[in-house]
Amino acid sequence: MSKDQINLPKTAFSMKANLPIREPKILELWRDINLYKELRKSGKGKEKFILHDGPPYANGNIHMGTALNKILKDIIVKFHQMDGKDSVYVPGWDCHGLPIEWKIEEQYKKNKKNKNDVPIVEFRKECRSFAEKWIEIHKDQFKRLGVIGDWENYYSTMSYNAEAQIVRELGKFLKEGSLYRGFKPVLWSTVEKTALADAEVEYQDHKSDTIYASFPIKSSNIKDIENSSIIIWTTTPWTIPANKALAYNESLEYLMIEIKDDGEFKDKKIIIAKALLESVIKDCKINDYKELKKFKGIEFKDTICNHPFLDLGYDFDIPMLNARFVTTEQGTGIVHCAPSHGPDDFNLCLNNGIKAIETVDGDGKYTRNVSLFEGIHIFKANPIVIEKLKEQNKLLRNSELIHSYPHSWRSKAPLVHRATPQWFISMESHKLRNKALKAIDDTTFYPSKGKERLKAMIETRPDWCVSRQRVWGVPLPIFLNKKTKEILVDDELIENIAKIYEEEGSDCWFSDDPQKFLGKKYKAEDYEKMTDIVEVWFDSGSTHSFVLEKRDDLKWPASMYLEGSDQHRGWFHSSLLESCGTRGRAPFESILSHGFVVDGKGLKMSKSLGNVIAPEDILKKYGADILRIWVASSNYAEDLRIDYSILDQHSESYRKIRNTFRYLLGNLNDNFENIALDEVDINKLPELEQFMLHKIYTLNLNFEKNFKNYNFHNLYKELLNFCTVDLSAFYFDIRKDTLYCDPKVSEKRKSTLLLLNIILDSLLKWFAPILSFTTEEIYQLVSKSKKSIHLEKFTDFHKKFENINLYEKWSKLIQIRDACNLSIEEKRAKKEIGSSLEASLEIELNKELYKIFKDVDFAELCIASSVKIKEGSEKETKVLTQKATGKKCPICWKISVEGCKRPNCKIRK
RNA sequence: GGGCCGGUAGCUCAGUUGGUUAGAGCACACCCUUGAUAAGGGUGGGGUCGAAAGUUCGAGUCUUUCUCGGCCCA
Repeated sequence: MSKDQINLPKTAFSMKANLPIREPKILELWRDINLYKELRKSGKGKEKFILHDGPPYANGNIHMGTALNKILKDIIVKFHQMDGKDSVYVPGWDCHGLPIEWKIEEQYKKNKKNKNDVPIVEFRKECRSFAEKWIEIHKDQFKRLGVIGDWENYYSTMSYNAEAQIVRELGKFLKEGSLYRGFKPVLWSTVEKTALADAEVEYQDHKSDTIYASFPIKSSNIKDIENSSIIIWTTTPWTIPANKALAYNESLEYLMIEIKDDGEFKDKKIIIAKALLESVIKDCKINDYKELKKFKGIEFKDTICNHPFLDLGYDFDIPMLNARFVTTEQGTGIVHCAPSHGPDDFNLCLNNGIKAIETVDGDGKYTRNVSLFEGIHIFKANPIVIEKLKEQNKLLRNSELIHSYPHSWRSKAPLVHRATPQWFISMESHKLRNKALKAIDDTTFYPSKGKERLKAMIETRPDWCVSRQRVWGVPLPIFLNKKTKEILVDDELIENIAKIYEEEGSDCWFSDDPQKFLGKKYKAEDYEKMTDIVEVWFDSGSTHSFVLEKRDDLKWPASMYLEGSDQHRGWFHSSLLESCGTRGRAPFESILSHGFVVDGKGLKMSKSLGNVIAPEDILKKYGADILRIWVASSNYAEDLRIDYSILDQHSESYRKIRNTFRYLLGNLNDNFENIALDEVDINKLPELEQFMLHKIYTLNLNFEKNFKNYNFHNLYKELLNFCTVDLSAFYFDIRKDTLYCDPKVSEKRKSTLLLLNIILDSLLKWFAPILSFTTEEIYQLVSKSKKSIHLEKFTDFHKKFENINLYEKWSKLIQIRDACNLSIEEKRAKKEIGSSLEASLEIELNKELYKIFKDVDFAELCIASSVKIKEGSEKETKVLTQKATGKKCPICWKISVEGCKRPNCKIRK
């Protein structure tokens, strides 16, 4: 018996994928045919879908999180393109900022170079070329993942156009008046007269003066405490003159006690946290006291105190504010707050509408904002403060403490928190908060929980500090009038600066004559030029203005922003605020946020745990399509787990999919024919084919639904199940007989081939956004004219393929088939038969089923040699399996007594 | 430490408004096949739903506490 008498599958599509080798060749193909340009050509004039790329920071190799993000973006972009839109993806990079400055400084240190000896402009040039280098590296890494985008015309926050537009955006806030000059504490060295970054701070032991000071209560909802005093403890008595508030913790318990010891505090009532009573009475040497009242911190709400220096002119209210940072580790459980001299204090006060002011100048001397103390150096102020507290009977106790304290790494001098001039965008002055909250409501979130997360942040965030005392960034385009200290607000000035930046970039701000920017209208000698730069979140928050609005191929607002969930506080947040401030609405219609990549146990990846997997390793071992399957099959609403065993599982699924394609290609002998679906006469097809078309139709409905909701893990699962359950174990298995043994002219065989063509076409398109490389590999094998699978559109399945009655009938048939398999398996276990073709079945159906199914070819369905259907009365279905007797047809392998009657088989007997 | 989110078979995921013995695919085991062959088919064993308590006639599904993990903040 020669095998050439049957139609065995034949294909050039290999079973082994060899993705790490094959994929780079497909990348070359896409480059050669200029796929991105072709996509734009094919999408010309169509409705646009714009996924605006959140710019990764141009520094360091990509990690799994970046890979996940880019692949997810690419999958979505491709889906929309195949859905008939012009889906444009322009990748971008975030380039300014501290991390790159540090890298360059690090290089300086290695080469024993001093940053201060290098002109700013030269330093910035090095930062720029550092970022440029990483953009190129990232580009290659992203392309390797299969991401299609406008790699030639990417955007960056350091391009001259971007720098110019960032200036224009700031100009809008300036003009509106919501950008204001405020004060914010930073770590400051009074010796070097400069702010220090965290990395420049050293902690050493330091001897500090400590005080327990009292703040008399002015008014409270707790009437019993109105003639008592709050006690605070601090290691920086010099900040008392800058006090603006007191902080308590609403979850703590507090005590009012009466001191009975002789002295200034005799018979005075004081309030401290209950948990700190012992340490306070010990520290303050209180021997005799009486507990008068115990109450919860929450009752402090709306309590107002007086400043200890009330009688010296400090006649303003000191509100008590709830703060979580108040603990019972030390002190009294109530913390004195000087918003100009501590980050906690600053934030708490800002959130409660108390702004920090300049209380101490660069030399460390009190400014005129601090009465009684103006001109005094803060490091000499402690004894004076202590003296005055004593005078006012507000000092319970003073002492000294040696503790760890920040010092300058260079001068070794102790540092202080000092409120320095900073630039803020007000959340309230022009209703930015309200606009942003409204914009959130108008945005669709995937998953929906993102909405509440962003909303909660916007609701509680303080004013936006947009200035940084650094050099690698866009300079704040601000001139201050030397006399009036007023900000120079002038559209022409802003536009002039922007124009200059467009030509030569923003380096010139630091090197060129200020007159260049001021033009003819103003005199440079009248104005002070700011040297601060804009914080990088404003840069990236403005990308919509210099990318979406400026490019003809894009649109504003974007259809979607897609980033990791940490970007609710990052890019989603800053983009929302920037755009609401300048344009009154969000720059996006929807936000998709994904979780973080964690290891197989759900722990975050870290070097110390040794559970880090680099995208590069996966590409080398498995290939990008496996990684893309991992992305598509994971639920991005939660954290995404990955390890080698998970990837192994996915490569198994990949093999199943690949072999599904291989079966299709083999039986089509790599001759794919594009079927005109509207010309298919469904009624002429066998029921099995009709049933499969119904399946395809409903699968496609689900596909669309899942895709529109960005439910890729469900979508992928349904596709995989279709390959496994409906095709491999059912349709393909049954139709092997027809495909192999029927003559080529057979109508049934032709119908099967018709289906195979439709299935191949559908699967290729369904899988293309996910398995971008493999579908292309197949497409290149079978398509004659077209250039790339990614230029194809999804097939529109007509409703005529739907056939619910048939579906119900066949669902029942499959149940009967399952019963047959069960019966066959029994005989197989007893070693009576092997292959199902060795079985001869007798199916007993109840009256009702018999009526419907008496003419069904169950032998074909069950891949058995013969089936007899009988009408029974008891159970719905009863199956009896016997070993088939007779001769085995050498062609179709069916066993029968009378010999094979199929024409094909007879001919070749 | 605080806020938010999550913990369903070894893995990836379903589980609708609380209601019959908790599902799918993969993996695994056994068997069959050798005409999808480093493939294919069949059958089967695995979870009591992170833990505890509560509400209810009834909870994976509601409430509380705890625990583990993630993100953000401090």
